[in-house]
Amino acid sequence: MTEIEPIRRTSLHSELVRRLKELIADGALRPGSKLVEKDLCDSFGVSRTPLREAIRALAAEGLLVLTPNRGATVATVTEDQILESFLVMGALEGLAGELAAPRITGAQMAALRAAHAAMLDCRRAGDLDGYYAQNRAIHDTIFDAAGNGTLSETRRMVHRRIVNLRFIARIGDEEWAIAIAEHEEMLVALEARDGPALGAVLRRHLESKRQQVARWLARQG
Amino acid sequence: MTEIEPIRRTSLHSELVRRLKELIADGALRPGSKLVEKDLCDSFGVSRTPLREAIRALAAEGLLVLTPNRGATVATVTEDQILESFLVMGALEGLAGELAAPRITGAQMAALRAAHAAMLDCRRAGDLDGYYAQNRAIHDTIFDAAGNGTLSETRRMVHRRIVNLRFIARIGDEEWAIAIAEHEEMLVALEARDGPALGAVLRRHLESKRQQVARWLARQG
DNA sequence: TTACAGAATTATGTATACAAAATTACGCTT
DNA sequence: AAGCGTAATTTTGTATACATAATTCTGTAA
Repeated sequence: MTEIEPIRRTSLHSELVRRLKELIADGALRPGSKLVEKDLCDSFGVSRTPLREAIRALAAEGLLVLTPNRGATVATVTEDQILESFLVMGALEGLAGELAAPRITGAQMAALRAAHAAMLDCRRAGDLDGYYAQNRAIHDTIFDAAGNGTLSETRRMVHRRIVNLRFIARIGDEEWAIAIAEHEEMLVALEARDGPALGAVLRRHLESKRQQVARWLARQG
Repeated sequence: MTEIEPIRRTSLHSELVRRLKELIADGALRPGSKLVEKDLCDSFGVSRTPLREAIRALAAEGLLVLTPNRGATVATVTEDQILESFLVMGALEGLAGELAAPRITGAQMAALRAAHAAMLDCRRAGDLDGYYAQNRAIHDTIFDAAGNGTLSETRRMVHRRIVNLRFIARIGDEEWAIAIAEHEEMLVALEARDGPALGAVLRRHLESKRQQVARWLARQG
């Protein structure tokens, strides 16, 4: 029996949204750089119509900035906006913690412990990418456990502004130790199913990250 | 000297975004209703190209939902999403309060007191629209005073989901009394420049609103 | 009458064509 | 050579045309 071909029910413009997001996330399209429609059409092999729809969608999401009659540029994020975002993330993660602690399932708890262990391995191995991935998995799981889709979606919007920091951030030994200690506090609060405690730990965790980033930014101007 | 004509530097699609947002906010386009491109083109007097760009932008913002090959519908908000949104709003307003209290200016404080007084007048006059406007002004001022643009923007996104409740919500006497008492607590915390206190009041304020809405929704199913 | 198959119509998705604004190139003047 | 104004080119904005999927209509059979 021949395998069923994966019919493409997706439209060109939504596919373009996906691809452009990747290019921006990977840094292939740098913040501030201009998007020339013709060039992108040629490289993607599509006409301007779906490309422009994709550009408008990304602009509405805040990833691009439109200037009338002058096209789109990749949105830039100022240092102030980064620090602002950490404050907002603190409030969101705090709420996530409060909601997650009484609701987390055994499977989610196990996933969290596994991710934490994997994160420690990554640290020992000096695997920075792996560390970020595991860290991300931990926080994702907490938001999943919170069971509030609006919260998760809101977090995604804000998180996008700070995720690119991974390109420039170097984590010092003591900073790493702090982060791991805070993560272990999270596990304790989760096991105790203590929502307020987990919320407090997460708020503190985000605040210490914010201060780390503030120091990095101050150091390199 | 003839007055300078206001040149329209705005594009059709961004204008369409504005108009469509209005139609959705006013309830002229009901949640769940389908947007037929040709009909909208005829009524706006534009071609499909800019209209579709506007539709894609609104979909990216979450106001519309796209179904492949089947067009756009106005996003529906479930009761769960409304209650979720109040939880997120609580976290955001709490942070706004913490930041605003130490930073608020004299002018902003005066505006707050004026809006509060006007809100009381609206209550006495039974002016529900005025009440909502003043209430909105109070919370806007607090977010302005917080001085965190990311926070304000995040709040706007979440607020959109619950703003349409004003169409269905009837405020009982005791609910009104609670809201006013909480607003007066806010003014006290602001005068004391006590961030944590203002944050706590705002979190409590949003939580009591959430519970009110939960009761309304439960009552009318 | 109801159910269903297939044609006709309508709506959406994409490409192309045309208009207007912005950018670049070029030549002129100083 | 530098500055500036104008023409040529490029790029964006909008309209139209064509292709394909979805819906509606219609006629036939049970």
